[in-house]
Amino acid sequence: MSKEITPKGEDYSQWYLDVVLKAELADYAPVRGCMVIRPYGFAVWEAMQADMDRRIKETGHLNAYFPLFVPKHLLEKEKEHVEGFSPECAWVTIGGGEELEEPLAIRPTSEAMICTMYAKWVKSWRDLPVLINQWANVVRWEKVTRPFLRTTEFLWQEGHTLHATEREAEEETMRMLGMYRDFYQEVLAVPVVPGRKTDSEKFAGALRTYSVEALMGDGRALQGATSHNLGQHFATAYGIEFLDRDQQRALPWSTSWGASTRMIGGLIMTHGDDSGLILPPKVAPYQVVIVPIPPRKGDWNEAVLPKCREVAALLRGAGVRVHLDDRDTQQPGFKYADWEMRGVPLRIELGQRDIEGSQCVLVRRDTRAKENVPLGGLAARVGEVLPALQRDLLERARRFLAENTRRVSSYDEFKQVMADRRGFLVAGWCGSADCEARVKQETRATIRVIPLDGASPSGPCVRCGQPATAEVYFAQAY
RNA sequence: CGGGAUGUAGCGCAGCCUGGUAGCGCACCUGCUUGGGGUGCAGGUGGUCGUGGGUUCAAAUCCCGCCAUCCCGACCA
Repeated sequence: MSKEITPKGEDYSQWYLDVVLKAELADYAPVRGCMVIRPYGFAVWEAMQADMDRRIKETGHLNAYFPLFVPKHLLEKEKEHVEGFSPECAWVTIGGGEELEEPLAIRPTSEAMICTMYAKWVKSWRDLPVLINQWANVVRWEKVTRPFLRTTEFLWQEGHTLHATEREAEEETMRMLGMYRDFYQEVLAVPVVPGRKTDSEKFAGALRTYSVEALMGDGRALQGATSHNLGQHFATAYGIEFLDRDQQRALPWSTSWGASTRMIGGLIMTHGDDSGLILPPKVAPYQVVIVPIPPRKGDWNEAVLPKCREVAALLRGAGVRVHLDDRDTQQPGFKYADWEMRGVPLRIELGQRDIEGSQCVLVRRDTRAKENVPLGGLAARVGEVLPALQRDLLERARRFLAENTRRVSSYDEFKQVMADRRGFLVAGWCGSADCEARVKQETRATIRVIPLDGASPSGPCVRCGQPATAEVYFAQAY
C-alpha cells in the first residue's frame, strides 16, 4: 500500500478521496456511483449509529422496517413529492423474468410507504403520536457521486412521525433538529449551524425544512441532517385520518427527519490532516493502538509482547477500545504512519526501555504530542486524554467555523470573499426567490439556512438593497 | 444532459508521433537483512493493452464505431 496522500492544500478533493481509500473506509464498487463500506469505515458508522439510535429511542421513538420497493401509484400520491423525487428514482420493471404490471421504485425515501401504512394504523386520537424510525438503505440516481458525500445508494435513518396538532409536529421537528445538532457536536466534534431552509431548498412536499449545516476545510458547506415539518400534506395525500376527542374527523400533522452515511464524509473533512484521518474518540473503532517496539530480532515476542498484552487488557478493563498491533512483519515506523492514516486518537509505544522504566510513550494523533506515562497511571491518563482530545477537536473546528463565518455588507464584498476564501457569509436577504437564484447564478453560493437564533436584520438585502427580512447564511454547498 | 480529457498488471504511469517478442515505480510472493518515524539487498508472480470492426505480412501504436471513467457546468442528503 502506498502511503502518500495528496496534501490538502494542493487538491482538497483528491486529498479527501485519498483518505477514504487509504484509511480503508471505503472502496469503489463495480457499480456506477456505488461504494463498498469496508470494515473499518463500517465500524465508524456502527459507532455513530449506536449513539444516535440511543438518542432516537430516548426521545420516545421505536425502530421498524418497511419495504425497499414502492409501487408507482403510491409514490405519485403527493404531487410535489413525486415531482421532487421522480428524476432520481430507480425503477424495477421486470421480476421473475416477466414485465411487472406496475413498476416498483426503489425507495429514495419512505414517506410514501410509511404514510400508506399509517393510514391503516391510525384511527383515533388515542393512536397518536406515532413515533417510528427506520435504519435503511435508499437509492437516488445522482448524476455526480463521491464516496460518502453522495452515492447512488446510501445508508441512513429516517424518522416518520404523526401528531394530533401542528404545535406538536413543530415541536417534534425542532426536537430532532436539536438531537442532530447535539449529536454532531458531542459525538462527531463537528460544530453546526442549525436553521430553516428557504422554499427553494426545502424537501419535496414539506411545509418547512430545517437542517444543520457544517463547514468543511475547503470553505464549502455540508448539509449534515434534515428535519421536516410535513404539515398535513402527506396525511391528505395518503388518507391518514383520525377521530379527535370531539368526535370530529381530523388530519394529523407529520414530520420526517434523516441523517446518512454522508456524516462520515463530514467527519473526514472536518478533522483530517495531511497524514490522514483524525477520528474523535467517541466514534473511533480503536481509541488506542499499541505498537510494540521489538528490541532485537527474535526475542521481542518473549520480552515485549506479554507486557503489551497486559497493558491492552488493563485498558480494556477500563472500558477503552484498544488494538494491539502485533504484526511482526511491519516495522514500528510503518505502523505509526499506518494508524495515523486511519485516525486512531492515541498511540502507545512500548519497548524494552519502557519496560525497564515501567512506563510507556503516549502519543496524540491530533497534536502528535508525546508524553511518558508510568504504567501504573496509564488507565487514568488515557481516561483524561481521550475526552480532552474529543473536546480539543470540537474546539479547533469551532475556531475554524468562527474564522470562516463573515458578515458582509455589500454585494461586491460578498462576491469577492466567495471567490477567494468561501466559508459562510452572513448577510441580509429580502426573502425573494429571485434574489436567491441570482446570487446562486452569480456566485455559486446558496442560502444554506436562515439561522434559528438569527438576529433581526440590521441592514438591507445584500443583493437588491430592499429591506431585509432575515440575516441568512450563504455558502457554496457540497 | 452540454463542454473537456482519459482508458496499458491491484494502484500510479511510460511506450503510440515514426507499426515489428509489452515495460517502469509501488503493492504482492520467497529468502536474507533491519527494527524507538514509512529498513535494505537479491530473486520472483502477475497484463486477451476498455471494446467491436477496419487497414496491414504484422496493430498497444494508424482509421471508424461503441462503452466506461474522471474533471468543469445544470440537478441533489
